[in-house]
Order: sequence, then structure tokens, then C-alpha cells
Amino acid sequence: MRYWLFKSEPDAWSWDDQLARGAAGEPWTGVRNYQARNNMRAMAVGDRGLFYHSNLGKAVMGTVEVIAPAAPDPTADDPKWDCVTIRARLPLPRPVTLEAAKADPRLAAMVLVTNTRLSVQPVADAEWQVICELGGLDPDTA
DNA sequence: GCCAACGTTGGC
DNA sequence: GCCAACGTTGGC
Repeated sequence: MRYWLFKSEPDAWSWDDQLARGAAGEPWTGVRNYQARNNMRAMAVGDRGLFYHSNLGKAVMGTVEVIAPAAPDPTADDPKWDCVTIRARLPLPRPVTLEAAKADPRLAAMVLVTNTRLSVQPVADAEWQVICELGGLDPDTA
């Protein structure tokens, strides 16, 4: 199983919106960046992810799970763009802010810290464990 | 609201 | 195929 991070501006699509979708999940549409798209293509059903609020909040809010593999994005006019579908798993009891992530030396190489502009990113196993620990979740069940 | 970082576009 | 111009993202 691999780990990922999904960024969203809470004005457009928030963690609460994602939670409200429940087990049905939500297609992660709107990605128009090759790196982000390629990351989605590398995902497998069952992979876990972190849900991050950019701009407003700037914090990891909860965990998600990939429930459908990359497929053409119905909101794109060009079939080269894909989306996966994700469902919410658990809210972090303590959201992990960008500030906190930057302050932890174990996260110095995390893409969230090193490439602020990538909206769908890989997360290393060790980074997943640190975020869960800081957020108050058991990394094995998060 | 500003601006740095970075990706994309298009002229040559 | 290079690179300048431009657009967008997202932190501050």
C-alpha cells in the first residue's frame, strides 16, 4: 500500500464536504497538471492519502482511501486528464498544520514542504507515520 | 494583495 | 529544441 496527499482549497472542496460524501466518495476532478495526474495514475485501490487544506487552514485534516483507479476526468475537455475517486476515512484529532510539518525535521524532505505547488503528491511511509503521530491517529488504522 | 516558484506555451 | 513570456498556485 502506498500513501499520497491531496490538496484542496476548502472554499472549493473542504474536508467537511469530503466527510459528508461518506462511503460513496468523490471523484478528484479538476487536476490539470501532469505530475499530479501521473501520481493519480500510479495509485491503486486501497492506497491511503492525507487530505490537506491549502490557502485557508493550511493543515492536514484527515485521511482518505482510494476507492476507484484513475479514469478520464469528466470535467475535462481533453481526455488526457484523469481523476481517481477517494473516500474519507478518519479526521485527525489534531490537524497537522504546514507550520508544524515544516518544524519537524523528520518531514524536511516531504513534498508538501519542498514543492508547495504540487496538488497531488506521494507521501513516504515514514512521513505518513509522523503525520499520524502528530495528528493523533494510529498509522496502521488511519 | 503581493510575489516567488514553477509549469506551460509558443516563437524562433 | 531552446528559452522568454506568461499564467497559476499557494504561502505569507
